[in-house]
Amino acid sequence: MKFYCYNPAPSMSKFYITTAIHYVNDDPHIGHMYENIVADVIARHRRRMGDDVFFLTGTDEHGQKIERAAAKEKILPIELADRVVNTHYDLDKKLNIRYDDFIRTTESRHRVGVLELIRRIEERMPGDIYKGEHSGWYCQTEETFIPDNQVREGRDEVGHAVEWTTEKNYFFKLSSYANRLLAHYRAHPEFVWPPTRMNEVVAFVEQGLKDLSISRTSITWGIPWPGNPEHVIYVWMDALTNYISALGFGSADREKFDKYWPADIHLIGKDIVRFHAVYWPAFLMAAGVELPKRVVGHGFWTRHQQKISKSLGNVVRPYNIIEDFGADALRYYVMREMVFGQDQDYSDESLLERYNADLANDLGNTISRGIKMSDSYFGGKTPPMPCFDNDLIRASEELIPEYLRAMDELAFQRALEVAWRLLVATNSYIVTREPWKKFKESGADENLSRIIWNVLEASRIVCVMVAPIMPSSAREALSRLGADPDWIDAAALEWGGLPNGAPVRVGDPIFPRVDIEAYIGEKKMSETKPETTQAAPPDMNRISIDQFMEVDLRVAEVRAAEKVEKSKKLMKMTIFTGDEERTIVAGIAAKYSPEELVGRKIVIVANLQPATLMGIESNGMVLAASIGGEPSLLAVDPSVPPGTKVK
RNA sequence: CGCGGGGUGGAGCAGUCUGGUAGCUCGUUGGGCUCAUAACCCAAAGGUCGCAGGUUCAAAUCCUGCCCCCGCAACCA
Repeated sequence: MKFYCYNPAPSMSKFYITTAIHYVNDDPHIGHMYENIVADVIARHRRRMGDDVFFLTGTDEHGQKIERAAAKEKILPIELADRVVNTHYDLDKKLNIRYDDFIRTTESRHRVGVLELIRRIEERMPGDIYKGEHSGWYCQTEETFIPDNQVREGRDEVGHAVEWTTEKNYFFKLSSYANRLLAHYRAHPEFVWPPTRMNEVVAFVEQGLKDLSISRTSITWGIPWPGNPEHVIYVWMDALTNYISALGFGSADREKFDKYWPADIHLIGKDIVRFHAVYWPAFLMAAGVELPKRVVGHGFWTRHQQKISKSLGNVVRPYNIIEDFGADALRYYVMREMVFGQDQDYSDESLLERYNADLANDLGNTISRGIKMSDSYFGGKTPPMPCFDNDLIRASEELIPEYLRAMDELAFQRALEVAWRLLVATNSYIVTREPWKKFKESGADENLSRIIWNVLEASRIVCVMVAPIMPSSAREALSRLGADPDWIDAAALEWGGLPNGAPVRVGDPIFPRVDIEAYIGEKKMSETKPETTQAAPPDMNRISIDQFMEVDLRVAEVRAAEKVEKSKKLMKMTIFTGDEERTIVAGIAAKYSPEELVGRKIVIVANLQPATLMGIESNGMVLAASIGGEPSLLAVDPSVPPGTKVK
């Protein structure tokens, strides 16, 4: 008898994994779910392989957006945070996310950690935190700085007046850490995963780093700066520190910090790799704290190859899927469908197709076949004879190490593929041996016992493999198979673990097939329906006829058109308004070519203040309907002469 | 020359780091089976791996150039 090349000796090392803390300005969506599921899968896998795992998730609750969103609802920021954090708790529970701690940045233990980080930096590196000046456009009404590109004519996007203001802020001397960071990247090429993200980070740091403003006086919702309560600590410095404050950093009880830090994996979205791979390690270097081992950036879920965003109205919240098919179905889908690290398109259809094909037809059905035969041939029990020499043991000997390697490499898709290969082998084995025929011929003899036992044993091993991904289904299946439902550690992956003569349980399908068309037909779609009517409610914001008449709408003819260089959307046009030619720049180049515009009659706002776009002065605005951001020019009868007033 | 991702049978995707018979799922066609959730098994058809060069005994994989799609940034008066 031969055992696997993988040595399942418990490693007994600590393993600290974190997710990004989620911002509480909105209910959780597929992105939050995905990140927490991945972290949970890794955590469960490490745990069952013998590691002492600490899994942290949480919420980021400070900052301007929260402050404003709360003000809008006329509630306190903390009230908003309390409400939204509950939806995260609920969801984690529904998804079976087994974290060890959940930190909120509004907790006092977190504040203690942040203040300690700053204190240490000031103590160890005097001068690395200094008071400097930050200048920019400041808007009184909104009490904030407006980015340069949002300021026009002394007003911000919403039309509020802005003025050039200089604010005294605390700065962190990030600039002096570039070389040390680069040295660290060189010494630890695994620090950022996947490698393509590491390249980005290196390129960014090689450009040179600017000092970082780490306080704000324009916001009040945050942690007050030590000794200077007019300032609030910059959100990123605040947020990143959660990874150590949750372990008790800065408090009297440092047991967890000493035990678990540095983090083995910071699991985050690819959009915030820079904060985790540049700012965070720089802060830690300054404070003399060990750096995390690995920053892992996952890809994004998309919808019809497009980014998911609130403004596009395509935010995905598959609550109904969880409700109807269980958390495991969603967990399996996201782990199997996405190539970890890359972007992936989400759809209810593909989820349900996978559910039917992989979970119902393959996994569920195979288990069901074995159990049913064992039940009827061996009196409701697992067969009396085990077997250690057959096609299936050879298959699993080959597949298990491959599976474990894939899990270690975060190649979850491949790990599941491998598990399914054993399932296919099992089905094939059943058909080749034709146990139903053998039973008719010679009854439940030794030979038949071995065959059925092999089928059940292979199924058991598949269940152990998928246990971190589908914890509840795996438990259920294992218990039906007559195995210990909680035995999923490394040893459980070895062939031979299924007890003889243990009771099996025939039951309703674990994964009943779904009629996809009927289900989708019931409009149980995950996507929040896009608001088809974008128009404001009728009573709101009505204007008088006089106000309308202030807008000078005219027909104009396009005389010349060319794409603005280096711009994707901008078209520069020379138009004739009846009495003069002028230049107008419009964001329509993605849809229209210069050729189809020349000679065309369009409607413009003629009395608009000029604006400069990509260095070109635009005198007027072209009217176009906007369908999901794509422009469609208003059509004018070609016979209408340029200059005609539109009203 | 702003940054990055992608282009592989009808559809959706692995494989590319570490060159060596092009693979998976769905779909299609033919056959088998009846233990199982109209599930399962076997077989077949279907791909010049975006294009063009180069390196090599050998390129989907490495190098160079180009084309197309998608994000980010910029930007939509």
